[in-house]
Amino acid sequence: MAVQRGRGRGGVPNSPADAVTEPMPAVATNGTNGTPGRPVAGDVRERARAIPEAAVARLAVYLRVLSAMSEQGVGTISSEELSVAAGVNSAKLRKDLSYVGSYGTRGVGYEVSVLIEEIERILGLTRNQAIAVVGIGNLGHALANYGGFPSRGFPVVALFDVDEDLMGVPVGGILVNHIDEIGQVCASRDVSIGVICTPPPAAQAVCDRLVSGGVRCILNFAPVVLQVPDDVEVRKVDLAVEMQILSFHVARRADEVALGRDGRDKTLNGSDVPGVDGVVVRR
Amino acid sequence: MAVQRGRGRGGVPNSPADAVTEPMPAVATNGTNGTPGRPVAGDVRERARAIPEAAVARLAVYLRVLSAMSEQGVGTISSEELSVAAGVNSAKLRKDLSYVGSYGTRGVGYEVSVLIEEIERILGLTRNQAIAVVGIGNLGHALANYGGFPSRGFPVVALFDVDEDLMGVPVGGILVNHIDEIGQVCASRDVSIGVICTPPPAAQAVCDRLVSGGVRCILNFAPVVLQVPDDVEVRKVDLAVEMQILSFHVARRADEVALGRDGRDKTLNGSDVPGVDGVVVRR
DNA sequence: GCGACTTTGTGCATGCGTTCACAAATGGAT
DNA sequence: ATCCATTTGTGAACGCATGCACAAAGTCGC
Repeated sequence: MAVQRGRGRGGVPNSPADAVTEPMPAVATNGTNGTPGRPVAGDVRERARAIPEAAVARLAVYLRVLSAMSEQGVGTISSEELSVAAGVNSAKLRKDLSYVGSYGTRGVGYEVSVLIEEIERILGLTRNQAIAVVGIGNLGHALANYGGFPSRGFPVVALFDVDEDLMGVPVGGILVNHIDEIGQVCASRDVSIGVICTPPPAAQAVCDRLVSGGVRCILNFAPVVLQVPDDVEVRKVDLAVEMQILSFHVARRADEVALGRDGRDKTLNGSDVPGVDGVVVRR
Repeated sequence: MAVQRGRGRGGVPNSPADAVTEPMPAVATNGTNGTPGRPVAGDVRERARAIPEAAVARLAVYLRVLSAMSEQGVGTISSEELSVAAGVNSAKLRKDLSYVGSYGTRGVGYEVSVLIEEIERILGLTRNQAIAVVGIGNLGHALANYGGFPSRGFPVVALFDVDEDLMGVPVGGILVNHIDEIGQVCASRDVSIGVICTPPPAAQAVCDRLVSGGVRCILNFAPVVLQVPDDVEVRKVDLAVEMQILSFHVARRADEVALGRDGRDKTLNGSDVPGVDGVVVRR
């Protein structure tokens, strides 16, 4: 399969799993997105998931805001200020921070530097997480050159593709290797996160190679539901899904207006021949 | 993926995904509000949010799977089969489909073509949603050329950037316009979804222009919390956040191993001097 | 040192989403 | 025509996340 840009249409679209939320995604959600794209997991082990996934995602946002604050010379910040900057409820923010620990001073607020340090510790950002990008098409190129990764502790250390013309070509400073070398290269370069940007048909195979190379965390941009061992974490970003969610809101809004601003009325099931479009609004 | 507002997927982040989360305002929560939550305070409308955001995200996934099935000539499918293909619980899948309506046949399953039609109707995919991409950098280029959009009813009809060298240059078949023209061009080309791929500092200004151009739905790739009117829907995809969430899992896993596979013990608050790293695992 | 003020941290209630479990509905076989 | 096997659709239980409201804790000024 040609792992390369373009991505033939008419292909076989597949399925991801929610983000959100979880997304996520973007996720699943989306969840939504975020999108904890992974089937149950129902073992006995009962992971006492210390920090809610949703909180973890927000912590990352707080961290960015805090970094910006820090650069501006802000030394202390209250939950109220930080929550506004991050676009969340202040109570939620405090609760999120409480998962990290009690590092605030009542009557004063939080010391920015301390908070940054602690959140980074929780998120495992104290040490660099090497990442590998597979599928050097449009998106892969963009990610390989994306400055946001290395500057935040995620150095791109490996690139892979099937296109022979790309072998040995430097992209964003890294030479492209063949996907057959994924396992070996990832293991030797200690890759902890793999990013899949291949066409859908190639995604699962690539995923398997990454896993065999010791990669336990995967960020998947291919619209496919990946099958992985229980100990591998997959997050999915599905652009088409994101667009469709927005599309849903456009449609919903249109209906609202059409129905006169208060779509109430249960047409549940009774209707066929929707004529134009009658999105059933449940009550 | 991190999604903000809309979704779910993750409150601020996303989850996408993920983690699907609740819609949150970018509106500053000031103390004077007696408005509970944020759902539409002022008016009476009280939108009985027909379909949970998380379900919407999954419907998009089902749609993709169904399309694939259809192309393979599958005419009928049971909730069990579909749920496996989509990577979700079958009960959840049935409930999701029930939001759309009752189009299944007990003892048999669902007719693929009917399901596709109905889901497309709900998601507002019966008519094309024109999209505009702002910020033609690496990511913008990738999106402009991304085949997954037009083929799914999301034609890219406008591109914008500030770089003079890009003006009039065709990218993916569309000529690039200057961001000052956003309002006018979006209005005339009837853009319903705007995609922001600009550097963080430019995001808010671009967002404002899109809104003034009549765009009510925005997909934001810039790591910034956008401020928008209540009637504008924003979804956020934050790659750095996605990476950090994965990083968190890497770290958690490492701790687990270090603690002997079942980190239980609430050191909540009592600890300082974490020595190395002691992610508190709550119970 | 004391009192007033500010802000954190969290118990609790609420609401949403997930999952279970089963009655209802349908096709096919006898 | 009736029974059996199958699968949908959904009421209800459960669990997690959100948001509120307040006591605890600490600062500042006098």
